[in-house]
Amino acid sequence: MAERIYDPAQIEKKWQAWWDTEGVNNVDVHNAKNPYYVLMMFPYPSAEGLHVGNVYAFTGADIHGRFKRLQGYDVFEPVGFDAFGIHSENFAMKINRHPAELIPSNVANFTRQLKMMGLMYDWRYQVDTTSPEYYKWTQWIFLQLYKNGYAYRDTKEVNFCPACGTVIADEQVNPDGTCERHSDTMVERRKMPCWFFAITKFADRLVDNHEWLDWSDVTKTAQIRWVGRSKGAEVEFPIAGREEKIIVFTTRPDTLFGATFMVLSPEHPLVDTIADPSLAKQIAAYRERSAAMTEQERIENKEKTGLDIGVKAVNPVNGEEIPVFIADYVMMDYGTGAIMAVPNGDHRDFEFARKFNLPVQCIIDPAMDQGSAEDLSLIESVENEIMTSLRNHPIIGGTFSEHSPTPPPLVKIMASTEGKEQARSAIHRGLGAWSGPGRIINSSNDEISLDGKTKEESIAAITAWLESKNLGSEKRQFRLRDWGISRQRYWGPPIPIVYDENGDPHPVPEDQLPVMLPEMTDFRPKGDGRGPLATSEEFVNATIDGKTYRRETDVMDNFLDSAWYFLRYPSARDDQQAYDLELMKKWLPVDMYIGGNEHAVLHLLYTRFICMALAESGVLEMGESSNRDKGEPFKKFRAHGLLIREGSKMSKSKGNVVNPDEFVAEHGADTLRTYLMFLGPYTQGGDFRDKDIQGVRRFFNRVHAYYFDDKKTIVPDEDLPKDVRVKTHQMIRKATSDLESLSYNTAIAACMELLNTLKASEQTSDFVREAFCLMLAPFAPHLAEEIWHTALGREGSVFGARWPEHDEKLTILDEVEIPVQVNGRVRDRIIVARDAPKETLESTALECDGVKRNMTNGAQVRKVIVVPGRLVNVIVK
RNA sequence: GCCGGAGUGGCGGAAUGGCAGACGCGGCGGACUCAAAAUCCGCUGGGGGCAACCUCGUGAGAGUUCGAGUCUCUCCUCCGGCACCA
Repeated sequence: MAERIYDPAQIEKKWQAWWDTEGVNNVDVHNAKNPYYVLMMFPYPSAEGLHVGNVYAFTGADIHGRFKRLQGYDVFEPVGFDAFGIHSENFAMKINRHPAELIPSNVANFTRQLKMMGLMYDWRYQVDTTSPEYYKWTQWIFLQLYKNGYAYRDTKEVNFCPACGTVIADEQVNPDGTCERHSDTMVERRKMPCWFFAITKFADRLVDNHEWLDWSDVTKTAQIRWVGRSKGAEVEFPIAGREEKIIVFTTRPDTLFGATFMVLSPEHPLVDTIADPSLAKQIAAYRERSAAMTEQERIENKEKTGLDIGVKAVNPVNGEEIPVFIADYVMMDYGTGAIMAVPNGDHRDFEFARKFNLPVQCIIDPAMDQGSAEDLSLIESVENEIMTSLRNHPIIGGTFSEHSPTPPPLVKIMASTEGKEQARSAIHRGLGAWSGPGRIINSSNDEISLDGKTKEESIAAITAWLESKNLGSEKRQFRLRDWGISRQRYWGPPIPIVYDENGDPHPVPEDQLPVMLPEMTDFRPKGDGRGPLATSEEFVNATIDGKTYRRETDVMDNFLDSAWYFLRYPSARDDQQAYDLELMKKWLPVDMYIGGNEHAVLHLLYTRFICMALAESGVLEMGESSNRDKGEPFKKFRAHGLLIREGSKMSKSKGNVVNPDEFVAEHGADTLRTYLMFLGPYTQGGDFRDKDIQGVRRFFNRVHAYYFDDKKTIVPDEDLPKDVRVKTHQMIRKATSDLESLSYNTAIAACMELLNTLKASEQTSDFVREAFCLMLAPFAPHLAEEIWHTALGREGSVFGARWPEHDEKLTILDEVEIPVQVNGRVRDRIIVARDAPKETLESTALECDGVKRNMTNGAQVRKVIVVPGRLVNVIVK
């Protein structure tokens, strides 16, 4: 009979339509009693359509949302489209179309596919970042930041691609310094005026809050490292015979007495002022040479280079005059662009000192036992000498093992007491460097002595002394730089700023937003460093309150669009404000955010910053659960894994992407959803193997047959065979905790296991039939809805029902099988009462065949280890 | 180089320190069928044995433990991120 065969196409169409007309997915954002906000990173609607990677991400979030809904929460699960940005613009240029013209059909296609997947979206709150109704408020957010001092204009170095003819973002530069779109073109650095957001003002909070945020560890560490906070001191070095001072940042002020020279970054502005004028030519040549090198080349070329610029600086702690160099191993964009070089305490300074024959002043007695090989560097001849003397050492001389190749000499040296002692002596003689723990020596002047103090004690002491002498101060340094948001491009929200005749910026009044992106047929970058908007006189000339201005012609970074979209969702149709504060207090912070870890340091960091800045500005307030930091938008974040197919990451260039349409057409959305979740742990990703989807399809065929074909006797739950009841409650317990921790693969396995048990029994019960349907519902919402109505005869959606609860008492059988080990090896199994006492377990075990068999030759029982309900281990001798 | 994550059958993957390989794919055998597909049932880590059973086995090597895939140390390999960050 046709209706007895699982027909996903028919079922899914039917229930999607029903959900729509009944408004099953709708949430009353104003009156929800038990709000729970599930957010997933919204997609960029590409022309290719939904990628199965998107489906993977969204399904995982949707399952969480559906599960929470079944647990009684009012789940808000919105969706939107992130269609501004260089991606869309480049694609439009490639096919010679206008981006605005492409978006609607792409969005329509995405919408069709998202609906096809049966995601629990409330489509009434959909947003599109390219609509003026949305970007009006993106501009409003810019203005709030501007008014409160978090947005400023500055002229800094930016990336310029000659082939693109435009400035590009940091993230569009390949690691080797070429352009993302032109892998044969090197990106240039140019100085241009740009708008920046002061994200560095929040650097401490961005790091510190990770102590309590419930986020994936990988994401946390990526952010913490990106912000890159280090604590140390700024120290001033006077220049002999001049007014200027060189300011350095160091994490090791305790080694100040060992500073024997200084190094400035080649681009350091002080160089032109203080360098010996007769060296101008050499300096220019050195700069040119290092500027021509890419980051990659600099790192690969380990050999240190540099140039003495013919002045002396004065070490403030001992008055010694030390030479000043420029060298490309010092970066202009970190710290102050200048360092004090302590060759005894830093391997880079050590290498430089060896190359240029500079003195190495010993200032540390290394604690070799507390350090590791990474802390040590030695000149090669000393290294060889030590290795030679250790050749016959039992550890060093012998092979480590046939599986581990020879470790590098420093590791070997650090592996023996003799080696460490010799290395220590070499460091004392200035033939090596040590950056590990130890005690400071040779470090005193008339006023202060660090001798004998540890690194930590010395840092505190010297910093206090420098402060008292006005020579320096404690300082935290960050790797993080302010966020440059100007794009000399077309496809983004215009920056709402105008300039008067003096070139001074003024904000566009809020009531005149949005600054509309003009329709332009030619929106290609011109390559003159100005944005395409600059060519539209109509756009550029603005009159505000009777005065004429010239508009800013750059647009904003696409990452700003996505830094606040979740604030907009609950107020998506509100044309009076960016977001309703009452709704913010109700729904934020987001309860669960799910997305790809590739956004750990971009989107997720920018977003946290935007919320903090808005909260500081007094225009954003979140609910009570944000008490610890009123600017933190995401209580919980989980990064999903990546899909692998045919041995590599799914990507267009590899040609191994999967179009969900085909799989849905063949097996249905429920099967694809469940299969994707069954591949492996959700947070780790999985291997998409086309054939394996059959397994889930068969499972659903069996589920369908269980409800619609199998004529089982329905009995009161108490009358079910005990093993069926126990399995049911065990699997409810397992599925519940697995869903909570996003371990979807094992939750699905639990459902399969349960079905195998249920099918084997002639009897079933209403409780079992209902519980199993509910357990499937987050994964296979259409099938569950079909079973709920048609097989179980219920009215109203299955998603209005409650998740089943297990009874702990019913998760254990009356009798359990327990392994019996002899000397740790399983030799037999005994069946005992569930709550049998230790004594019974022990005596039963000692009687069993497996134990007797293994106790021949007069062996004696020495000890019996009994773990009730688990095992018995008999130790014999 | 540094920081994460991972290494388990033919494959994807399971295992609060307590029976390694749940669940699924694939494979083998069988039922149904004229036949195939679908479906259903059984078996399926290696080696030995007619069998009961024995033995080896979670990247390598050591250690802790009555007991280690799991904890500790020393390595190896793969993946991801950062990288002369002072």
